[in-house]
Amino acid sequence: MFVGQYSHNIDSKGRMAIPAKFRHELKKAVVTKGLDNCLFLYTKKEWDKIAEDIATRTFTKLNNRSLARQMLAGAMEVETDKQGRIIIPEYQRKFAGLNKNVIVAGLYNRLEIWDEEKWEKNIKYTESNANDIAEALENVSEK
Amino acid sequence: MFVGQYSHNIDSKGRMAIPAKFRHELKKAVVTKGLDNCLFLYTKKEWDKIAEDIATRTFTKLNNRSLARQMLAGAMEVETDKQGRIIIPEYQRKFAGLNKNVIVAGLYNRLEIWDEEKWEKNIKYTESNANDIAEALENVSEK
DNA sequence: AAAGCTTTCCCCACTTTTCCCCACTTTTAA
DNA sequence: TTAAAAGTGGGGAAAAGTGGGGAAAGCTTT
Repeated sequence: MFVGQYSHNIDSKGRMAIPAKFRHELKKAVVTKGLDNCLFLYTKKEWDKIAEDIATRTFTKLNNRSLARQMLAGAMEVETDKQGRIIIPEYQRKFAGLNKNVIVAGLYNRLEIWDEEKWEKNIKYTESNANDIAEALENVSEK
Repeated sequence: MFVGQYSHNIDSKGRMAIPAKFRHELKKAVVTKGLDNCLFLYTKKEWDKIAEDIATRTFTKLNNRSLARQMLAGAMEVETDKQGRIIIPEYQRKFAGLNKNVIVAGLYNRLEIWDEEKWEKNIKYTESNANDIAEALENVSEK
């Protein structure tokens, strides 16, 4: 399971190193458009569950089609090269506003890939509002 | 299974390259008029299931008849040439408003072929309400 | 039935992108 | 302080994508 945060670079060819700690689990992975303008990266196995669920909904409903276009067409299967890097396709970099400096964050069953600036802002916001946010949460520990 | 999106061109002869990743599954395929003004492309095998499903709906409902006319009568079997391209017939290009720049999107059991501009608009609209995604992800993890 | 025209298909050639490999720098660990 | 591992960058070969010429096939017209 993934925790922690790492500061990495995307090079001119769209390549980004996976933190060495996570590589053995991520030889095959899937990157998708996530929430809050970042990318989600799942293990192939984890993602198959999500994809299966979305793909088996009927295409006769517009909501289902939109969801599928976002999550399935928005995804990309990736493999690490010999140096432990993946290639993030142009359309995903654009979506997440990724430049050179990115943050790779572990969120247990997924990694998140953020533009560094966006990450800073988001973190600052969260830190300054932590109490309010916590207050609004449901009881985490009581489950 | 098909995932991801690709930006390709249709040339003056109506030819369009199938993304290399998908070719081995698509030597024989079926293209048909889809929903939201794009084309659907299925493997022959998958198409048989879809066609069966559409054909066996009662024809006493207008909606069913309409769908059948669009998707069954609108279909065309295609094969890839040596360069991995298919020919998209004129009536389908017209239906989907395809010009030179098209998006080929993988949606698990089908590809969608979009005019690039239409795709951009559609995606932007969908991205603006991410609620569906959040909800979908939530439901998956609870299973 | 032949000639003329269009359409389809096969092949080749060029350009762009991707992928593989090596090498250098920085960080971590012994 | 040295060695190993992690991260980064780039060159070159291979693959993918694109465009067009010309033969073959199919129609139409005379």
